[in-house]
Amino acid sequence: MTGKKLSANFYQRADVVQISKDLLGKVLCTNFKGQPLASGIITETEAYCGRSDKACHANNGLRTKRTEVMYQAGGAAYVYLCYGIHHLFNVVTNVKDKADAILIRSIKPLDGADTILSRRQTDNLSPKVTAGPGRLTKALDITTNHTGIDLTADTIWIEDRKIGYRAEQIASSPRIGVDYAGEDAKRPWRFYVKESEWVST
DNA sequence: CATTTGATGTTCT
DNA sequence: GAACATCAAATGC
Repeated sequence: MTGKKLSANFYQRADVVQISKDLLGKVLCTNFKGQPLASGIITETEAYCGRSDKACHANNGLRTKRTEVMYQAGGAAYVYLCYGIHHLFNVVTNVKDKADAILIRSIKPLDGADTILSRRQTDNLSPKVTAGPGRLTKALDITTNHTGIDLTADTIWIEDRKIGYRAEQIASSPRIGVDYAGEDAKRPWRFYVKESEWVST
């Protein structure tokens, strides 16, 4: 039940692609004040690199109010509102002033499944509940209010419960929904668990 | 089944 | 004013 919380030096490594793969099989937990703990196994991620990736909001050193948090040292949360409706949860990685981030696209519910179901207004536990970046944030009640918070603190964090996947269970593909990024859209920086149904389509 | 479309709000031009 | 790291419901086979 208890896992080992990932520490800042996990997030502050330089290779965002490697960290994306390492996150598969880790457990994303939320413990908001007055609410039951909810968690899920990470089954799908995407890497974004701020220095040479047009798909990243902080591409080419672009520094705005929205992307500022990505320039923090690794271990912070970056929550972005997409299409006016969906909150997308990202993990900031690398050291200060290197704007890398990892989008968490999908999880498999672990603790607090009933809480997750009530937030999603359904009683049918299927991949539709938490598979997809906009869905998992709703399931865990993550909003843009949480952007910039410390993932080594006790509100939102990621822990290692030794679930880890083997290399041959992990597949990669181009990222989803970033066709506007030209050549960079083809980078195989989406990683997911092959055998799992808990991934977005 | 597959494909289309409307909802919705923040950011940047 | 356009674009956008999406989802779910509605339509057309």
